[in-house]
Amino acid sequence: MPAPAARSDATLAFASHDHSQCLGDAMAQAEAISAATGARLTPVRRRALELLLESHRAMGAYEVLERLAAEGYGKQPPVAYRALEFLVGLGLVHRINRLNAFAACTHPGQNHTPAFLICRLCHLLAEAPAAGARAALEASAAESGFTVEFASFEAVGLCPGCADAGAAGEAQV
Amino acid sequence: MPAPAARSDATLAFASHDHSQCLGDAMAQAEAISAATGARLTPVRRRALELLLESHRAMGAYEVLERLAAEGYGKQPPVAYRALEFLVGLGLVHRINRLNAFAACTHPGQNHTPAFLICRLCHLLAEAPAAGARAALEASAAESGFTVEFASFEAVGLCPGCADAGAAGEAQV
DNA sequence: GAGCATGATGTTATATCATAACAAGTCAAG
DNA sequence: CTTGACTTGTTATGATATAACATCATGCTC
Repeated sequence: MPAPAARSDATLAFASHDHSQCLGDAMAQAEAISAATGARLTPVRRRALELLLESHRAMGAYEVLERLAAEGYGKQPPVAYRALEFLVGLGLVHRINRLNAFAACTHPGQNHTPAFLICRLCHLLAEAPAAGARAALEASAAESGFTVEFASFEAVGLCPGCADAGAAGEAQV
Repeated sequence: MPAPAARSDATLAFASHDHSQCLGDAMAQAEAISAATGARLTPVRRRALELLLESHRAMGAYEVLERLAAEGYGKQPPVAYRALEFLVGLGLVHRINRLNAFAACTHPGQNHTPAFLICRLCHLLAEAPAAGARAALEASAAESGFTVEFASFEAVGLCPGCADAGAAGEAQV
């Protein structure tokens, strides 16, 4: 059988896992976080989050909008942008600047500085711990007197699956 | 007297320096790199680079376009985007994803993994060495089998000048 | 130096991403 | 059952980016 879902924490995205559990866990966390902060996880917002959780990929706001609209929600951009903004505010979704897109957080609530790993072939996206990178960045910045308040780490490369597949056909590229 | 221009290398952006020399040096490097690679640093391209070098800030493509147009170059977006693309290709300019904007590289040619430090108040932008952060990121990514090919590091915070100025008025925020 | 290939510049048109401003509906608190 | 805060929806517009094509410059070959 495939590896069970709980694989420490990070980057289970690339590993085979029980995705329905992965999704369920994330939704449960989302509920908990919403409840704890008094924020209202309304149907559009909840659905937007579910859409993002359905794949370990980043989705553009208009892609989210399209799907929401297909399910009877509003058809105009602010519908998607507002839901996403709300989710980002709660830390349930991250914005991936490089892609102008959004991805569900795979371990919300945990106090984390995530680095995003984007596979350039299959477009899977995972979060890796970036505490080390953050520390290094802060140290480097401090040398010129700069105080880091927010840092983003985005990497493009190959996920394990695509690296394996590519090893054979490498010459073709 | 103010500190002379050569301040090791990185993040001289925040320090007072002889900017005309800073600019001249960068243009000389750009010439050298272009010549070495056989690339043609044509007037539009050269001018676009100069515009970016005039300040240690990131500029949007349309802002660059506006200035180029004012000087008699083409008035349509591709004019700016193509010049910028060329300069990015040569490593003379960096794209700052977080800002959807472009900034001149302050030390082109050197094999560097830069981190961008963006002051949220004065919008100055500096490059700090990010070799350490990159190593940390690669190590973290490797744990899930991901191979990093390209990484970007973007930090928002306060430059030394704004941090000093802000220390007094902090309570107002 | 005529002809040709390559690449640069410029255009029009369109795609893609994002937000401002306003109207109407929801809902809990008092 | 009203008020106030918030949510959802709309229209309209702004900001960023690229595709596709015409023209012109540059440099190479003969």
